[in-house]
Amino acid sequence: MSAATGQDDCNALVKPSGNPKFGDYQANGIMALAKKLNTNPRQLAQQVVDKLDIDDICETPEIAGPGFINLRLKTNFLVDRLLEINADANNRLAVDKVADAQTVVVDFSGPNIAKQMHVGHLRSTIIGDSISRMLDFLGHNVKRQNHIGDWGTQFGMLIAYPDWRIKCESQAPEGAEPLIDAVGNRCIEDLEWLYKEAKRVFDSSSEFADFARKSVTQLHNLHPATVKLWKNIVDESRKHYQPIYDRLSVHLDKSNERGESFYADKLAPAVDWLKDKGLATKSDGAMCVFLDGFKNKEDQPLPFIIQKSDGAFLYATTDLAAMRFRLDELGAKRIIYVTDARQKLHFQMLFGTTEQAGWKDDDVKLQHVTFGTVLGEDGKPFKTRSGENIKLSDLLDEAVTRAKAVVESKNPDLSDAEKDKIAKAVGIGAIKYADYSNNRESDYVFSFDKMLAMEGNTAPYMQYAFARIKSIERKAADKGVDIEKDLKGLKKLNLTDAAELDLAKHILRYSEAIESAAAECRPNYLTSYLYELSQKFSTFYNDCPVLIAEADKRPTRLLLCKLTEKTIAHGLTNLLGIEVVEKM
RNA sequence: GCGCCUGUAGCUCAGUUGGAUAGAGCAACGGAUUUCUAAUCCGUAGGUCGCAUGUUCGAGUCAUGCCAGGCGUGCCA
Repeated sequence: MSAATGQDDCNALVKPSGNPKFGDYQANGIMALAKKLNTNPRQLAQQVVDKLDIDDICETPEIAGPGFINLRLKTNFLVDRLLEINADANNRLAVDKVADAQTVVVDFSGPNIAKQMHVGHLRSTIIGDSISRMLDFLGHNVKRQNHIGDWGTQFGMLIAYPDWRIKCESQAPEGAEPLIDAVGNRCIEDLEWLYKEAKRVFDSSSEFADFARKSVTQLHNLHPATVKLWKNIVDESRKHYQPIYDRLSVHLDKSNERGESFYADKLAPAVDWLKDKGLATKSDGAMCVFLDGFKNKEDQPLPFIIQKSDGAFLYATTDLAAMRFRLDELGAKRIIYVTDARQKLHFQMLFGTTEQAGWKDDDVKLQHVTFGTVLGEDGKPFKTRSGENIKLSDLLDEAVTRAKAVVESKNPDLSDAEKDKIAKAVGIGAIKYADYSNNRESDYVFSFDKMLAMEGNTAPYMQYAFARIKSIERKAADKGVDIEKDLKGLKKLNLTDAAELDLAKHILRYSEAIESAAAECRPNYLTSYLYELSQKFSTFYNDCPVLIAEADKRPTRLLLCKLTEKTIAHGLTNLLGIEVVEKM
């Protein structure tokens, strides 16, 4: 376009065609440029087409409608690309690494110590994981940060409660057990019980509330006995959430933990820095940063509170300290926060303060990746009947149990071990996929029935496509087919059937899916791609027999199977952390 | 009050810096299995893209106003 017009600022806007009759790709950019140059778009399109040198890729471009340029890929081009992927020892599936690799911090999951992970943690945990996986695959230097809640106000009451109970032992209810010695050996359910008890008392007794606050101070001053108790509780909690990460195939472990406690000694310096700069001022006793454009109900400036009137720090402080650490120590060029949409205002203020403070260079991108709420069938936030949060472990258990029942009915002859493996992959995959496949910004209704229906756009549909390919591979030997031999060093293909061409073209579009999903942190772009791939494969599978195909057709079809298999496996397992299975 | 998000087929949802006749799945209806897994495939039907005005060659997409729901809005995270 530049060559045809002499303009350097033009964008061809080449996109996949909305309708197959317009070819494979269409250039939408001509009309806008023609308008800018005040010229006839169809004539301009012709001029651009005359300058185009893409004979090796496409058939002769067609000009259509008001000035679209329609492009149809040459079969030879498709063949060359497929063979290239087949020969690629690195298994990149035609996805290039980015030229400008960046250090990207991804902050996600963030469970609270001493509380079981519940359905509210699901989205941050798995969306963050998938974003990390995609960016990593594209060649970025990804630093996963699990900002666990281990140091806040609520943590004080947890530590304080046993002591306080002993003080008040005379008022203790009948049968209450002494807690202080036992806490270190508690399992997560007891810790959670302890947490709830402490919270209840905290809310009803100002005396205990004061006591709990002192306890936080003791912890923050690194009082040895208090710290010891704290460590026990943190370790105990990790024993709970690590297995959940493992079950979800989420790549988080102790090495990614940088909880609130990690920033403990960086809080005061951050506040001091802002005070010294004159950005932070006292208002109603609290240390606040006031930013332009933020108003409260009374149309007064809305504060970003960085230190409470009692001198204690809060989550804004921790986030500011973490921000500096990530920028200065981790060298982040992009920081992605994966939290629910309700925290939007907080992050706007955090980013604004960071901006004002001059902590970040202009080329550093701060991004709040939000998501909606998981709802129950009643359209309200997903809770148990008694109003409690639904535990993630219970949710996973139920999904696996339900999936097991389906496996039993569909495929009763498999061994128990196989059934369990499939149930695990299908059940947990279904939960994750249902989440990923929604636009993350919408709320969605959690429904086991829908996600495990195994029809339509669900994980099992893709797992099934994968299993069918594996089945073909298992049967090959019986039919006298040596797949290795057919595919190794394959030099030419025989691509003719509509289903073959359709599938081939889609396989080659994997990189488009990953790049758009990663650019906008939208895993649903990837799930859509994988679903379409599986659909096209199923059509192909129906129309085009593989093992009994003519000798000149068979390698082509085997290759399409192999590449579909690799792409599904890569997309599901490597990028979404959903297992595939050989049989189902 | 102000701010943000959401509103697309009966239901659940896609829809990529504005592109051609708005797409899937479920549910409904009709068909396909002597052939590699029918957890599949093919087809039919189903729409005032919340409402209105505007911007333009072109609007589900952008702007403005309105309606409905959700969330947020000074010491929780």
